[in-house]
Amino acid sequence: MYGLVDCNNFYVSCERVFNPLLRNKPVVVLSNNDGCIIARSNEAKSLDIPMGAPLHLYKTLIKKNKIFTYSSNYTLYGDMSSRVMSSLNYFVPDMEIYSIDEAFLDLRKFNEKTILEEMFKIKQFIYQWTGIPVSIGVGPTKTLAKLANKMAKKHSSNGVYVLTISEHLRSILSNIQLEDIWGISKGWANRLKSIGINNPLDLQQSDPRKIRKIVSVVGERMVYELRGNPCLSLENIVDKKSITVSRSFGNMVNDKYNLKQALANHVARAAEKLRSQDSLCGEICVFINTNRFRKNDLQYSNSAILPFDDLTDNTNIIMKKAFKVLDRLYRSNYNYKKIGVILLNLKQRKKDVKNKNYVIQDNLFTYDKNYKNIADASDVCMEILDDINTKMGKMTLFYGSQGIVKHSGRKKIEKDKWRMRSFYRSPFYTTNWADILKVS
DNA sequence: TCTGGGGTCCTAGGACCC
DNA sequence: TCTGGGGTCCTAGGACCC
Repeated sequence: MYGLVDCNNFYVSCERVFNPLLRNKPVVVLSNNDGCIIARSNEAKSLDIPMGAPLHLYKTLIKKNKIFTYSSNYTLYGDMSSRVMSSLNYFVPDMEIYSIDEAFLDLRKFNEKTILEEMFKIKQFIYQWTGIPVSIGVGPTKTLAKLANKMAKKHSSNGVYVLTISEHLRSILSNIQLEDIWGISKGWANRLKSIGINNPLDLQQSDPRKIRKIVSVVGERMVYELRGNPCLSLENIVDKKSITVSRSFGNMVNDKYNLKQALANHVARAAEKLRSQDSLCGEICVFINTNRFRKNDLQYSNSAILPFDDLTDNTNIIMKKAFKVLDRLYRSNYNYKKIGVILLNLKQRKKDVKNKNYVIQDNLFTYDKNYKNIADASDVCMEILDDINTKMGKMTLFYGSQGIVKHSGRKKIEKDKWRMRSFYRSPFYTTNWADILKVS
């Protein structure tokens, strides 16, 4: 079973920890420049304030209902997040931090009969230790755990919900919207409806190959996941593959000097993030936009990418390149609302080889040893894979049923069956040997 | 007047290689 | 009716997520 822990109204809950007077009162937290409402307490939600609402449209409502408004404090939220995550980790060692306020749990070692009580205990401890209320959903796959979490928030008195494959699940699936499923947004829901799939139960019952034609392998995976066949596994914490820093301006900016100053700040922060994960970057992208909401203004948005001569994490080098891109993009006849920088093509700094037990040669590693059961072999493979992924950035894994990893020549490998890469395009993509063999 | 910021993954298609 | 087969790498664009 998988679990999904989600902090309730996270940013609002963080503010409440430090100001208990806010409890049971309507509270919202605002985005940069206090432009949008990005978090709402339940009390604010029941006043029909939508997520992402522009503040200026709700000024009257806020005044009338005495809603407390707060500018966002990401340093605080980040700190609270790590407290919640490390508390969780204390109870469940195998977990994936999915976002600032969510984590997936691997609950395979828990007893299914007592899982509800166990989760409830965890929920209580998290609250006791951090002051943050959470909801926990449990299901046979990540997608169903995600759905269970929604149920926990809506229909459970204690904030925990366990979903199993049953008639009950069928009735739930037939009574919710396609958009309630993790990964389905309006666009895909419309496409699915156009072929007669109107609710998640229809989706669960349909031919996966048919779904793939409409919404790619991602949608195909959903079909299996809804049936209780896991296609998505917990992912290890890996380094970011791109780093973005961007801000909207409070006022419109026209002159290059101010744009440059903002860009310099963003670059400095991006470079810090880059170094903090011990990566180097190969390319830089800068983008600028005018205010898209001002329909009467002349609109301009553009971006450009430049490569570095060598991989770098040096702020000065990145800065120079960023200014060069800006020179290319800047047009003096527009008013700008936003500027940002993206560091791309990130590579991990090479680390020393710790595990010498395996040999790497020509993008091929061998670790020659016999195992009695596949689980042991699988564990060792995962360790090696992690190690190699960290050191080399990426790899292709060839494998055979003998438990010996080998590259046996191009023509000898049966298509779509034996090549790791092929699994990437299969709904059952996984890096776990046991899973691979189970499927093939 | 005022409208967030930061990510990931997948596909198709072209260039190129052996 | 016939055309070789199998592959890598890269990119743009379009989805989706919190």
